[in-house]
Amino acid sequence: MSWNQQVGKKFNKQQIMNYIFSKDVVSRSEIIEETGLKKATVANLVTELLEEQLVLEDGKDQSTGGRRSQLLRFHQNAGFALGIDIGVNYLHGVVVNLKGEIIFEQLQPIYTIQRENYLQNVLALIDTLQKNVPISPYAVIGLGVAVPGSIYQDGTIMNAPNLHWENFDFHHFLQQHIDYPFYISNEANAGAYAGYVVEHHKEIPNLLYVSIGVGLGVGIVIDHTIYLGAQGFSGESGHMIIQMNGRLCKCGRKGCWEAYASEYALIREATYLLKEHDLSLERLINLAENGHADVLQLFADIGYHIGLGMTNLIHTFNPEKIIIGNRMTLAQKFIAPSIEEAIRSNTMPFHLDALSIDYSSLKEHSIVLGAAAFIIDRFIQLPFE
Amino acid sequence: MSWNQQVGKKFNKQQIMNYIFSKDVVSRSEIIEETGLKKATVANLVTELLEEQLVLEDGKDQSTGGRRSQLLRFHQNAGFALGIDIGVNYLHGVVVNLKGEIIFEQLQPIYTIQRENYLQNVLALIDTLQKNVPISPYAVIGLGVAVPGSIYQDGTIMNAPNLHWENFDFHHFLQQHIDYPFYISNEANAGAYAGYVVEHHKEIPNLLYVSIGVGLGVGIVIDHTIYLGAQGFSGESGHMIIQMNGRLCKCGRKGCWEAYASEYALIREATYLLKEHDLSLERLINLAENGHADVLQLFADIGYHIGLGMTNLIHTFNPEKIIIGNRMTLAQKFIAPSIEEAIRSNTMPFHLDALSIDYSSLKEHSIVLGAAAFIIDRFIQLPFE
DNA sequence: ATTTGTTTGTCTATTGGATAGACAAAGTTT
DNA sequence: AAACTTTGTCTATCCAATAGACAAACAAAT
Repeated sequence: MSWNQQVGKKFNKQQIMNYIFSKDVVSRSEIIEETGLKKATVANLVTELLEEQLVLEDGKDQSTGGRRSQLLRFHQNAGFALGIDIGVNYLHGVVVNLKGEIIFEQLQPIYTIQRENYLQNVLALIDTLQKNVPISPYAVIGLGVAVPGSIYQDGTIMNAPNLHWENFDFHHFLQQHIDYPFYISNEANAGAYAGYVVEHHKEIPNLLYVSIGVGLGVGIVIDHTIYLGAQGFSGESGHMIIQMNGRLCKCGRKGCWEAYASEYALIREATYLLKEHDLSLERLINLAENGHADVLQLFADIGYHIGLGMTNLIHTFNPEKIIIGNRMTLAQKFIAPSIEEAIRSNTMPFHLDALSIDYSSLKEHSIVLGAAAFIIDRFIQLPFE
Repeated sequence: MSWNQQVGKKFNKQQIMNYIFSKDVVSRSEIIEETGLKKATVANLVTELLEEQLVLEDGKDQSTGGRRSQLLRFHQNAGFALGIDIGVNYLHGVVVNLKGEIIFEQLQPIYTIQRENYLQNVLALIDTLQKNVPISPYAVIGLGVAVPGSIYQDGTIMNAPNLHWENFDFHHFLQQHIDYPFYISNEANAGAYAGYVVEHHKEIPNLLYVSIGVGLGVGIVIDHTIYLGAQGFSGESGHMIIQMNGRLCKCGRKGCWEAYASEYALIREATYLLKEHDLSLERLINLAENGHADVLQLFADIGYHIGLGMTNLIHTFNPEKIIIGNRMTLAQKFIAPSIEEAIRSNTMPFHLDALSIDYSSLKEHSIVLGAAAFIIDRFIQLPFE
């Protein structure tokens, strides 16, 4: 790629766009200060953005001793993205505007993971979502789909263990039914991106999102970008071995982090402990809330192992932010103390100086919003001719 | 940062520069094809590069049916970088040209790690290196120093455990003695960068370098850049726990990878096994070469644990290349089979599809060349006004 | 109400780099 | 020697950024 004036112009326009996007309202003068561009340049590029309906004029600012400036606002309803979270026992869809605000939402239970069947539900959901997109200049700008599994970079699902889907060309499937852009991502990566974009407004360039559900996966944001790895299988840290010859993991190997720190691990141990069948995370939380000592200890154990695996990530990544997300956060109050304890006692202290650990504030919306955020970002990155 | 024509020009010039750098000899027409720029543009920018003595004209190409083209060559001796590897019992310095070829080298044993003393040796080495820089347009372009420890991004050594240096403002120290650019890096990061630049000619954007010496550290290259983490302490994966309540590590915690897979671990186990004092890696290799069964088994054990830790990295990074470097590679033939075995049996097979694992071909030059490579890269990136 | 000063925003001429295409130079092939 | 091909230079043109003049819109002082 080489440079020419068109590329330069696009770049500057993008800068201005990003700045307007990042603020609620801005004046042209603020843009001039921020970007270092000259008055005329900013004026020209803003005019184009106004014509493209990506930006709106919105009242005037207070005077600072002279002419009041025209305020600009990002046109957050210029277009809408669809997001779908393919869960093991639920299907979650949203319509969001360009700021990631939910305009329409549908959450439905799923009773069969049989693929053909499930995909019919997905198509019906897409249809519903489309019908709920408001009239706007750009209408549907695309669809993001998150899948709990390993996705090749070309959108083929290599393996979604809990759905029992394998080697399914999801990209090809969607291409046959949709004529707008779409992107298929891994569930942990979607969660990570939601954390990066929605929770932290793109202000933290490097962060980790630890998705603890039935399985355990990690989404890695490095330098403002999801790190995918060579094939797209990054973040399979659930299969990091923390105990040689340890507990058997679903993957067939022994001692994986996931075998000690996931919902699956929790329920397996609880079944053994309580000699009770059909246990669920919700049921166990209920027991814990009623002060069941064994269950409380079990959560503490799971928490400790979660924290222990996190220390391994901390030593490797020296991150400034880790977000814990997905279903296990429902038990936050029962696992948080032991997670903290495990990290405090197993991490070299200086690693903690720059680190903060959060529980995702987006709760069950993390994944679906992240899936949509990929699409929003792509739209905002290059809607230019 | 905004774009203007100057920035654009610089960018194009850089593109041309990088292309000439990456090839041995190139014609202007090849550059035109590669970059998509027009004849006149390429001609102008190449003229500037010639004037700056970064590029040389070097004979003519074969004719392809018309006028023969003037060939261009990167001026690899336009300037020279110094590189220093601060070892625990050695001090290694090189003068390299802009292609990273060693022009002068000095390797000396170090008998005391007492800091003031050691630093006098470093200054003397710098002096010697400077005196061995050939006369050239740019002369000394800078100094890269690699330290076996955790380095803050500002060049302060937080902790170099095997040197017993702590909280030492190395940046400030060098600044008082040197008036050209310098960069202080962690030893594993330097090794990783050498692998990326020298061994793989910047063609592999993401790779891991596992430095196995007395300790164990990992250098991480992501998207053509060393990943430093929030503070600069990335790659402390030697302290990833692979066995809860396992072997005691020097860091005081239990079950660290380093306690199973480093030279320190090797010697500790060997001492226990052979009841012999003052063992060295070299002595053990010697025993292994003479077929000492227990020692062979010991190397196999170490190898297995090296491989096991590597699977953890593979699951997290899904890398396309891992380079094993530093002193332990001296025992390559005794550890390689069990490393491979550990990886094969503990990694999900699809992760291996895109992965290749090498032993550093640079041997004991890895670190010092990597240290210098940082400087070369910075010089090549922006020698423009 | 008028004047002065300040900030915002537009308009115009200039600058500097990329570009198209003419042209010359240096080859090969017929 | 003529025709063709490729390389490299030169010139006029294009276009986005820019400097700076100018007008518009406002506040505060007179």
